[in-house]
Amino acid sequence: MLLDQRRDEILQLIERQGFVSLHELVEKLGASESTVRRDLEYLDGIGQVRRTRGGAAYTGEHITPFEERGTASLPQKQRIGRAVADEIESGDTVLLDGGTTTLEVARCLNGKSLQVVTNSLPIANLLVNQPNIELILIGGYLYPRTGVALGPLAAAALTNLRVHRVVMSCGGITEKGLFNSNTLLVDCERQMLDAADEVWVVADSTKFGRTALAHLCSLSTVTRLFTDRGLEERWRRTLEDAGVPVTIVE
Amino acid sequence: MLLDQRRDEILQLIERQGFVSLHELVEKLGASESTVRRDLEYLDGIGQVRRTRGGAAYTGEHITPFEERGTASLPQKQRIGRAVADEIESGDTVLLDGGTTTLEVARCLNGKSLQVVTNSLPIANLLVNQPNIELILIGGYLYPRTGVALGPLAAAALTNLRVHRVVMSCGGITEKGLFNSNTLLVDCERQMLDAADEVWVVADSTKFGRTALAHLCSLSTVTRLFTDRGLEERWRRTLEDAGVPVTIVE
DNA sequence: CATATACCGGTCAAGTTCGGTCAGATCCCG
DNA sequence: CGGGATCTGACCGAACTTGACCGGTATATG
Repeated sequence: MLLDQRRDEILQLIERQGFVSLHELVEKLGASESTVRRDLEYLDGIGQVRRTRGGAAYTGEHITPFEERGTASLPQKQRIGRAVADEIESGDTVLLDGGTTTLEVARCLNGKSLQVVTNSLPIANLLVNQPNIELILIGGYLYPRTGVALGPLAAAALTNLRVHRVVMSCGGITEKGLFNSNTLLVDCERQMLDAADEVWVVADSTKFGRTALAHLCSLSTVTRLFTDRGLEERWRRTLEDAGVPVTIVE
Repeated sequence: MLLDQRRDEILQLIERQGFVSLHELVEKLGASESTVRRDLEYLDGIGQVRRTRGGAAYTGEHITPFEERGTASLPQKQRIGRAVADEIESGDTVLLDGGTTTLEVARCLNGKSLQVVTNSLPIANLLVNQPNIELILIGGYLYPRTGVALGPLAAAALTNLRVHRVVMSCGGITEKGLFNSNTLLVDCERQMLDAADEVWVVADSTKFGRTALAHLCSLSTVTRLFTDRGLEERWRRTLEDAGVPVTIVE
């Protein structure tokens, strides 16, 4: 296994579980103790995990590195993306948050006449040459890997904009609302919420019941939510009680 | 197998899997290790993949193929880019204008520790995953084809920034100064000039004697100029008279 | 409190991977 | 057909990564 690949896997495990023991990592990764130790040392050095005796813990300060591309949730994301795009009509003004699901939304927008605002570099790359799409890019400090613009510059740019709807992604959802793992990101996303009349949330079913470091907003802020068939009944009812219209794709 | 075809296949594999090891590529493509290594080096250079030890990883999105190959004076631009990058030292704060020559500058910045500010999407793509480069993106209305951010949002973002030097490109130069073909672009570039202590201009020799719709600034604004050997003597003298130090590459 | 166990950081040799160089092959253009 | 540019595969020394080992230290246990 490649070095970076292994470290990404470590991050994912830690983000999912909050804590992993050294032995658990050795077993799951098939690497030696020394190697895992070195990886943790490195990841601790750049602030992505916090080392503890016998393992490592979550710090909350990292946006999930490029998602589990190979995993099963990609098809769901694609279907969600298609469903959201289908509901967006020509002439609309849409703000697209960063994230793999919103990227799938962007993929399905070709052909429509739209104003699109985004702080995501990958999305901007995708849409910059679409003839009928007027693209406004939110600038700021560019977060490596995920390529989203954050920080005061991004916040300032957003205060001058007003859009019809925002398509928002998140790291986790519970009855408390939406969560993301990075505080800078959440700050920026709050501005996005303020800038939009309607708040659409895209979240595949694996996001439910998961929290992360930073609370973004409560469910009452959400105008509409898109997810897949995997949504558990209890979460469907939670959303219903909160008055959030849910669209379940496929 | 053709070169472009092979590189395309590499991109597809990486996009599908997120990671590929070098050996995997060697096997699947039937090319030698050296060749694959060179391909990855190239693809990393233009920001389409991220090289890691033993293989390469997905960066997020793949840019629509550039027109760069077609441009006439590419070798000159590359040499100019290299020369400018060589003069930029670790720790600097640099503002990079959009344009093919400044893109060549960006290509040569790997390894340096810098703060880079840019309004160019291609340059941002190139630098977003450079570990030692802190990248600040200027947002705004994204101009198709060239992928530079313009307009009031860009101008507003620039008023809040201060950089050591700006590396500026232009469409034409005469004794009257610098020209560009787009008034929106020129408005934004004026802000860039204001935001920088030093103004470095990159312009291959074909730019001299050409004007364009919009006048950007006079020669006296320029702190330093980089061009290639093709510079005619009379222009060299014009620059000298205007007090602009000229660096002629190669 | 003494002892056993688990965990730590550092060192080392072996194995990989890297970047640069070189010569041959291929293509292009006059 | 010849000369130049480009691409390719092979090779090599250097740099990096890895797993094993070891002595020391923190934690658990009796």
